[in-house]
This record gives sequence, structure tokens and C-alpha cells, in this order.
Amino acid sequence: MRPTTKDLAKAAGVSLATVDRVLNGRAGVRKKTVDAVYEAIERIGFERNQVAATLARQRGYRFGFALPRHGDEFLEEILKRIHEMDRAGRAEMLQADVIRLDDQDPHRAARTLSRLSPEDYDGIAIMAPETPQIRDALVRMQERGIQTVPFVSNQKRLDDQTFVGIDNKAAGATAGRLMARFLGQRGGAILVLTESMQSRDSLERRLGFDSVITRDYPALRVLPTLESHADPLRTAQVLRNAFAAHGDIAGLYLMGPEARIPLEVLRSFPFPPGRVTIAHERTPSTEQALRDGEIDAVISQDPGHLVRSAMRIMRARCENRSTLASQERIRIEVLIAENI
Amino acid sequence: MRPTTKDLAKAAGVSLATVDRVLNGRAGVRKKTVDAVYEAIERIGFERNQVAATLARQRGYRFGFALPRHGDEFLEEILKRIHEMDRAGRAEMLQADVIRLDDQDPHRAARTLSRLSPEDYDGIAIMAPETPQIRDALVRMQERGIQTVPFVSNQKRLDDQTFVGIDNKAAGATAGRLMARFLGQRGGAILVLTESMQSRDSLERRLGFDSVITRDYPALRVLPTLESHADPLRTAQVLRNAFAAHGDIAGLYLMGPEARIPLEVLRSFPFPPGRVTIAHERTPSTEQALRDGEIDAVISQDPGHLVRSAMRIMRARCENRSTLASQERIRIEVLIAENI
DNA sequence: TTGTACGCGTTATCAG
DNA sequence: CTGATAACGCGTACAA
Repeated sequence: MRPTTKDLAKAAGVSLATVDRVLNGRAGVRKKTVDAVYEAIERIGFERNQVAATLARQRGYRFGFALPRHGDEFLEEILKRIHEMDRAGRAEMLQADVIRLDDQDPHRAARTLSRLSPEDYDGIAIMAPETPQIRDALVRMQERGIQTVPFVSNQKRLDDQTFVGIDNKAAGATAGRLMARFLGQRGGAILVLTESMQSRDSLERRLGFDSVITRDYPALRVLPTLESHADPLRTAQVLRNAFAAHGDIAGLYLMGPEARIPLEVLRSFPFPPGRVTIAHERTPSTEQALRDGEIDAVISQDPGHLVRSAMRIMRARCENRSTLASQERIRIEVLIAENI
Repeated sequence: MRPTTKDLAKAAGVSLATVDRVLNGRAGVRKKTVDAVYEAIERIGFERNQVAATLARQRGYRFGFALPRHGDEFLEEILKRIHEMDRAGRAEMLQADVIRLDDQDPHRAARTLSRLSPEDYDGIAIMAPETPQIRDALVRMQERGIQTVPFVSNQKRLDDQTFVGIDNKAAGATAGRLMARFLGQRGGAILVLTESMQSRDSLERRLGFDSVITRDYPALRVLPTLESHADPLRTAQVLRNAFAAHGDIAGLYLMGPEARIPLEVLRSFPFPPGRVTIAHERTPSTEQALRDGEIDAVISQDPGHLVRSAMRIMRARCENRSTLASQERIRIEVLIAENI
């Protein structure tokens, strides 16, 4: 049998309560006693039974996903997975909520975060751009005892916080390499479109994309990034202008996470054979576009993995265990019509 | 508060013991009583607390991974993940063992399986070729009350058993499409190598590969599959013969899961620029080969996901819950140097 | 600063 | 066939 807290208490010559205090890092124990307990833990090989712990804790774990209020299909995918996890987690005393953050006003967003209390949440996964206000709110949340983990949207990590999401520079490089290889001998211009270059993610993807193209493919020219601001009319306009200005557009890189609008707009443009289009994230739109041959590849991160990984990490931190980093690295996936 | 078994017992007008009997499908309860309990479950919206259940059950869950005795790097990756999960699972009362099966003698393998008792294992994930003996052993294991789940190696599923692994036909098709697109305009012969065409997996991959090439790329010829039998000398020999016989080899498809030996052997052959090589599974060898530009893409399934998914499925079945199929589909991943 | 006693929601072991 | 009741391993008031 595995040693229990009782065995540990006996081995350390203290009571159960003291064992608990040491185990959970509570105050009010003499250093000498603490050391004795730790020594006993090593000696008898004690390992806390988390199942019993969560049962006794009465209240399981409540995790929140703080997501932008506005979004499109990719956000919708993530929401779906969160709700699935919530339903599946109930039996295991795990809850997953969604908190919506204002994505125009960092102050409001920060205020929303600062209202979150440890009574309500054990951990929060946050998908929000990196602003001083948000960063501040995060630090204070941690001080209040709420675990936080950066989620998908890549804010610069404070400390060595594990980030749940892909390496966007590598994702951009992956897109770049595929673009070039699919184009083969063909040279020309590559059009890059995203929602907004304000986002750190977009910057990093662009960086990765360019690094590959400029180093290895001199026959290709990557044009300045166009911004769509998630607006169909604006999207149509910038694309029209770009096509008018450059006669030799060979490739299209839809760099943002929401490809629906650009894809719809593109349908009204002529579709020269041989043009290569690459987008991000697996959504109904990109899936269909892959099937229809409108795009050639999709670079994506699996929403289900994202959500599960975030929950595993938050839970581990609540129980101050460490996570297997190897298991939590989110893969940069490449989708083509055959492996959708 | 969520209703507990106590509430349920009260609502159904029976004792806790009877509730337990009904919940766990044990015998010795009048049908009328059973119905009353089920009715009460619906009425009060009872949902069993799995945390409490596993704690009370005393013995957590023990899962076994029945893997072939012989293998190389890919098998090693899987073993590593299993051990990681085992260490990580101890706190949650989950164990993961490895059972080695004779991969030459199906009878011996079947015998090994038939010795497994429900005392020792709650579930077994099986990676073994599809033979009558094995199939039989599986059926009997299930009768004994051990959950089984086909793992990685794609035996035809009995009933609608969830299979943990990729769709190999789609994986082959993915390889085929990438091969053709990377080759671009270039025509020629494609060499296909695997360990043994006995394996159902190889057959399916080949099927998928061919379907894409023959339908869409008339300039490419896929040569008959070569068999290496995991033997370096044999590998060298069949490759030498093939290169001698066909002057126009443009592509190389390493179809088996263990690419180490072929990759090593290939280093002694001339490396014409423009040749495209695609392999399966992410291992130290294929990773390095991607980095070195020796291969162009790797089609893979994530060993960590495989192991975790298998354990989730087995556990869910033990607790007769259903799993979220959407979450358990193993992705066919495409790796290039940039997204390793 | 330390210890006691009870509760968490199930399962398991006895009787009846 | 059914019902009390004691574990299971830990957290947590509350008492000392």
C-alpha cells in the first residue's frame, strides 16, 4: 500500500493536521517541524493522493477562460471545446467557464479581470493582447492566489510562465516554407493579409514567414502586410488595390486566425491557376476551402488540445505539481485536403 | 449542491446499498426497484461523482499497453510516453504498464493476452497485427471484463470499438499529395519502402498514396512496394536494385513507422538534388533528417496524444461513460523542418 | 504551535 | 433481495 497522511504523521511524529499544514504550505508550523515532515516524506516515499484531496476539498476546481468578446469562427471552435470540457469535467469536479473581455478597451478588460475573485476561480486562462493594464491585472490576480496562464494569444510571458499555444514565429516559417515549396519554380509576389498588425502574433508570424522566404527564395517578393480589420468592405478594398498594383501575385498568405471573411471576398476575384493560398486555423470556412481547392494548406493549432492543456496546467499548479512540458507543447499542425 | 447518492436513495425510497447496486449494474435487485432508481436519477438529475467513486473503489485503474516485443525508435517514443503517464498518473490513482507481445508468433501473443486477469488490469490497449488468434483473445478478454482498445496498429475494429490511431489511408493520401506538390512539374518514378506488406497499416497507406498519385499526377509512376524486413542489409540490397533498375527516381516514400535504418542506408547512396523524400513518425532519426534536409516531410501521429487518448477511452469505458469522439480523433500531422 | 474529530460521496461488507 | 454501517485518504473547523 502507498503511504498515506496517517503513515506520514506517524513517521514524522506529528499529527495529521500538522502534516496537512506542511503539505499545503500553510503558516503556523515551526521550521523544525516542517523539516521533520519533509524528511519523513522522503524517507517513506509519501505521495499525496489527489483524488482524496479533491474530494475532501469539497469544491472541485473552477477554471475560467478569458476570451475576447468579438471573434469569428476560430473563437467559436475554442468556445465549443470549453463547453465540452465543462460538461465532461463535471463528474471529475472540474468546471470550465468563459469570461468575455472587451477587446477594444484594455482598461475595461483589466477591470473585468480584477473583479475575479479566488472564491470564484482557481485559475484563469487568458487570451488577450499584451498591454500594461492587462499585465498588471494578471500580476494582481496571481497575488490574490488565482493561477493564470497565457492562452493562444501570445503575450510576452512573465517569468517562465508556460504559454499555451504555438510558437507563432515557427508557424509563420512553416507557412513560408510550404508556400515556397508549393510554388516550386514559380517566382512573383506574395500578398500577406491579416486583421491587424497590432497583434504580437501577426508580427511574429510575419517575421517567421519572411525569414524563410528571403533566405531561401530570392525569386519571391513578400509584399507589405495588408490589414483587414475584420471588415468585409475594407478587406475587399485592400485586396483590390493590391491586385491592381502587382500583376505577378503568385501567393496569398492569410496570416490572421479568422480566414472566413478574406476567403469570401476572394471568391469575387479571378482565380488564376497555380496561385497558392495558405491560411491559419481549422474552422468550417478553411475546412471547406481546403476541400474545394480554394486554399492549399492551413497552419493550425488544435482547439481541443489548447483547452485541455490549459486545464491540465492550471490544475497542476493548483496542486503545486509540475507538468510534463513535453506533453504540453502545442503542435503546429499542417492541414491539406487529405488530412483535414 | 449536486444531488448525491444519499439524495438519490431518499428520492427512490431505497437504501444506499441498493442505489450502488443499480448504479454499478450488479445483480440481485428486483426490476421494479431498478426502475424506481432510474426514474429517480432522471427526476433529480443525479450524476455520479467519479472522484468519490475512485477513492472508494480503493484500487484505482490499471491500464496495460500490449506492445510488440521488437521495435525501434517509434516504439521507444511510445514507451516513453507511457512511462511518463504512469508517473504522472500515480497521484490520480491511474497506472500504466507495458506488456510485451511476441510479434513473430501470434499464438504466443494470444496466450500472453489470455493470461491477463481483471485482477491485474482494468483495460488493455493493444498494438498487434490482426490475426484470428489475437482477435479471439480480445473477445475473451472483454468477456472477462477487461476493456480493450485497438492501439496504433489498425486491426479491423470489432463492433464499433473506438480505434486509437490515425486513418492510415488518409495518411498515405497525405504523403502522396505532399510528394506530388513538392515535386512540382517534375515527373518520374516513386520508390516505396516499408518493413513488410503483411501489415494492414502498410496496405492502407499504399492505397491512399496511390489513389492520389494515379488520379491527379499522370507524370508520376509509383513503383511496387519494397520490403526491408527491418534489416539493414536487406534494405541496402532492395534499394540498390531499385536504383539500378529505374533511372528516373524522383521520390522516395518510406512508408513504415521505423525510418531509422532506411535513412542510414540511404546516406550511402548518391543524393540527387530535387529528389523528395517523405517518411512516417517523428523520431530522433526523422527529426534529424528533417533538420539536415535529408527528408522533406514527415507524416506523424503524436505518441503523447495516442497514449493519453487510449487511457481516457479505457477509463471512460470502465466508468461506463461515453467519450467525446471529437476530442479523441488522432490527427495526421505533417512535419517539415520548420514545425518539428 | 499542535491535535481531535468529523465530513466529503462512493463502494464494500456484513447482517437481515 | 435489501439495508445499515464502516472504510477510503485527505481537508478543515475548532479545541487545546
